[in-house]
Amino acid sequence: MKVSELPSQYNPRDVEPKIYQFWLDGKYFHAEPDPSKKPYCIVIPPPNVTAALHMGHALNNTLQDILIRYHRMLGDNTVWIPGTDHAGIATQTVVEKRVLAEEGRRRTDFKREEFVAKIQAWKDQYESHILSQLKAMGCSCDWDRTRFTMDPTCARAVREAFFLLFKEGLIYRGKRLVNWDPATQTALADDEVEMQEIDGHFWYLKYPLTEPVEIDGETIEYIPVATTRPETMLGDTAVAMNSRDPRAKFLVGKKVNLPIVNRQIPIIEDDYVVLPDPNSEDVKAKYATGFLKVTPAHDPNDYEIGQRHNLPIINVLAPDGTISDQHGWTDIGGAEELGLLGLDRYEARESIVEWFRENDLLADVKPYRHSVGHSYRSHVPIEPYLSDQWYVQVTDNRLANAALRAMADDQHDKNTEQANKRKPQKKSWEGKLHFYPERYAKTFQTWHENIRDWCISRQLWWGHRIPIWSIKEGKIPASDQRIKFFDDLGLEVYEKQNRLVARSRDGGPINIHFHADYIDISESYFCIKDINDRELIGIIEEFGCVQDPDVLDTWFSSALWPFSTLGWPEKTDALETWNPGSLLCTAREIITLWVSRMVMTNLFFLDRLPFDNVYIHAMLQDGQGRKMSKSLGNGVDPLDIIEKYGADAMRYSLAALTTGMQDIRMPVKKEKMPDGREINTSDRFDIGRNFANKIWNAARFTMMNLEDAESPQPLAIKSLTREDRWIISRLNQAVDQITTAIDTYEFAEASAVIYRFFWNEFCDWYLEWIKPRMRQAGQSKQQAQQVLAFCLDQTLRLLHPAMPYLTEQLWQYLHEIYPNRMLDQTLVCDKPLVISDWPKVCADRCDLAVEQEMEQLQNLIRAFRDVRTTVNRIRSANKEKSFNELPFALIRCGVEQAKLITDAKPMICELGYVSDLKVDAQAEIPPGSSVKVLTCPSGQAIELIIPLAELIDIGQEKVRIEKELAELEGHISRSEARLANESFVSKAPPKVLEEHRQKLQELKTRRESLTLTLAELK
RNA sequence: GGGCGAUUAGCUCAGUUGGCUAGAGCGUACGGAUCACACCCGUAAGGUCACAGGUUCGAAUCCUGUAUCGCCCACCA
Repeated sequence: MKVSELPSQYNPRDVEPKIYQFWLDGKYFHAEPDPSKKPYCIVIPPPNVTAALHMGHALNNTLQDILIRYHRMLGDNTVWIPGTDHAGIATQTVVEKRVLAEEGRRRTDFKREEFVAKIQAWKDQYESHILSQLKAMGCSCDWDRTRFTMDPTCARAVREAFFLLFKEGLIYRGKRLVNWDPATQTALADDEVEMQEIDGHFWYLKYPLTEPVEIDGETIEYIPVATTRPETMLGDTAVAMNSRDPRAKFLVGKKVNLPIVNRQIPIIEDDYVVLPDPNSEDVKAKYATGFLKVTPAHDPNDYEIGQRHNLPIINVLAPDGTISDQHGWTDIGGAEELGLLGLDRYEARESIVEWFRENDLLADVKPYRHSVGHSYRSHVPIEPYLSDQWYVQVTDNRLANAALRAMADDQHDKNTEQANKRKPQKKSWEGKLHFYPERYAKTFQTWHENIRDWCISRQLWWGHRIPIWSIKEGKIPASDQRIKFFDDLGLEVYEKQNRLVARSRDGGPINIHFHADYIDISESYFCIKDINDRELIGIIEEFGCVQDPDVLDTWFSSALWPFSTLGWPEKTDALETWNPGSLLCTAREIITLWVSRMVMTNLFFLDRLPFDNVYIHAMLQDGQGRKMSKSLGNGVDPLDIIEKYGADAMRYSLAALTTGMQDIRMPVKKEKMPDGREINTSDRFDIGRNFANKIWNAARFTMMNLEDAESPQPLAIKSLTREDRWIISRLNQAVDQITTAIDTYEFAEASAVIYRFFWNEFCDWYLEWIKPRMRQAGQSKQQAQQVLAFCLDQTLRLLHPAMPYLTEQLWQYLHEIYPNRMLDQTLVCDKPLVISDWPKVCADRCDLAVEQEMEQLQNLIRAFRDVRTTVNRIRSANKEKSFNELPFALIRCGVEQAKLITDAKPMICELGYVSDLKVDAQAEIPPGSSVKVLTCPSGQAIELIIPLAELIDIGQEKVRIEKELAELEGHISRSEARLANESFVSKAPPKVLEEHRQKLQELKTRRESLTLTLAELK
């Protein structure tokens, strides 16, 4: 390979596929458990198979890959477990929409198996697309360990977990109001409900008291209730009022006669009820009467009240949204005469309101605009509908409270009352859960303190079928050879090869937990662990038992992800090595949905945390602060960005944007690609592309200068030139800062440090400084070559986690050109970069004195460049030719500085664009000179004197200096005022005081020489 | 309604426990085809740190309040 033949622009497309294949061929991403090393493990937040990955995933996975690659280079036993999530509702919905659009058929037009097969096909397609996207991004996952939340390994874990929870009595069947879509007759998840503002009414209905009540001398016969849904009054089972309502003491305990149905219902006390206040800003208080009709079957809040007061639950609706006495309503009273039965809920509303009006029981009607949930599918208002659901009792001490106890002490808010109550002093786990940024610990804590039982059943087809059977009908003859009576509790049991089946004889409740390995019974239903045992299932079905049609909430399998991926319930080496994992990296929206549940299940099943650290990264938004989404058309596709900018550019840019902020704005713009496609892109990736190109070219330049290099020798750093020691010292500090930054998840900081070091120090200064040395063979050149190679070697390592492709490619080139690198110590260079050692900090490479000297020289050079620019600006304004170099300059300074400057004179002249430079402490200032004053750390002045009389019309320079002087005066007077302030002098710390005094001295020195210049210019 | 975050240069953002003349990239202006890089090099201009109070010798930073924007959770009287 000839370095000079490499293109002068980095082309990622030539590099990325080749390098990724190189990594795969070498199996560098694969890890086996190795007890001799420190484990480091991240399990990927499994992307949903609903759609291709978006920029948020790119961010999420970039950060994980940075950490994984960094830890791999540290020599840890590092593994990154990849996989995808079946995402129940979301995936089924996507496929339903597509099948409807393409075939015009609905889900219910298919058999369950047929439709699941369609979803499966979609999943296969998207899973493979997602995995290839991850590869394109450069993710170094252990692909041999790829999992899917519904694959056999994960499914087994799901059944095991369900079974164990069931056995512990932590899974139960309960009633719940679901979001029911009466049009499609399906239950909807909360996020499938669209809130719409509706112009509705408040109807004020008068309910007659069974007996009049006297309050403060006034006789009350009716109480008014306000409702937006009068038709639900048929299911009312109480009227509630607030205990602070002055009327409560007269009315609570009395009864009202529910109109139409003639049901006598109690007046109860519940502080959920809002006190009426016509002047209130709060809409509820403004419209309230103080009396709330309670309809437990048709309103979630009423349901809660009903639970608190043991109220009957009367469902007056059929699944299609019509009024019906077939679903739990028996005391229909006058409803049939009114013709209400069979009416649609909105027709019924009109009839009922009309009836109240006719009977003089309608007190008032007020218009009211409010938001009502609508089905995203049928767009009809959803109906809260009572149904049987399965729950995990996470309120149990072993779940929610265990998670609270696992929080790191310093992140747990000990001030809240609840926290004190719930957090015992004793620690049960060695590891503790830490959040980064810390503020998210609060989200986690609050959620667990207010947790409610987790409804895990979903009325879907796509997902893990709930492994519960119930007895519908029939009995097994006692004479059946396969049955034996187990005990006198009414159980019938089948036993074969140590497998047991149990069922209740009469279908009634059985409160026994059956210690079989496969089945557990509770109430009149039972759980079977091994649903793949066809023989067993066959017998059960023969008994007349049927499996629950519902599937588990997607988050149930996700909750097990940190250990299901590692083979649990088997005690695999991988599980013992990498659980707890090191880190979970995700977005804040799923702290409660997912993080919390992983913590609870891992603690419950394995008595340890799923991971020690949680890093919550930002959410990406477009330029207007809106979420990136398909419907807004503002999403940016990672593959488009990789095509346009390269994966490394995308990764670096994303890492550089990752500060502790909770949102990242990414202005999006449309652009035509060469192939004619229109894509969404963002200028924010320019920074990464430019940086990648800079690295490419600096490496190219470095390697060009290494082609004729001899083998490296051990170097004594102290004997090297000033600039060599400077870059080595700066690099050493960069290593230190970057290592610390990655360890504390400060991705933007790490990115900024390496950027500044590489571009502003290595390229802008060091490479320029050594150019003269490269022109002449000899020891100086040799040493510079060795330092150059060292710097490139180390920076490629530092850059690798963020920009893996480019650096691995350059590493291979460098290996060809200059295979052994060495400074004071030999470096190990013969491994691929992906598994090379991370740079180490060496205290003796740090040289602050040299850094200070170099800083002075840099300031000096910048000052010369400034004068040259000023001169050329004036000349070009006057249509005169600009100078490439200034012809002559003088420097006046102290002895110490004179030595430094004389020493570095060629360098100053070359980089400061000065032809001739004279250092003379006694020099006279020629008339018409510009004088610039720098101050050294010692406080002494260095004066740069550049005679300008011959070069420009000095009048314009005078104006500039006058302006500068005026600004300086302002600073000086402010500084003097502060130092004259008695309390500042007496109260500020001595160090700060000294700094201010020194600053003032510097300012005065500069004023002096500016004044002098001005005088000279006259 | 509850919680969280943001407001700093034209744009996108840094700014660690309060302390040098508040920084970076892009953009702008001016100069530059100099043999690594024009996706580049050099120089410069540009900010009442959202607003109002307070604490302090000293506030972008801490406290209180206000405004605007955003996110999460809850929400059908």
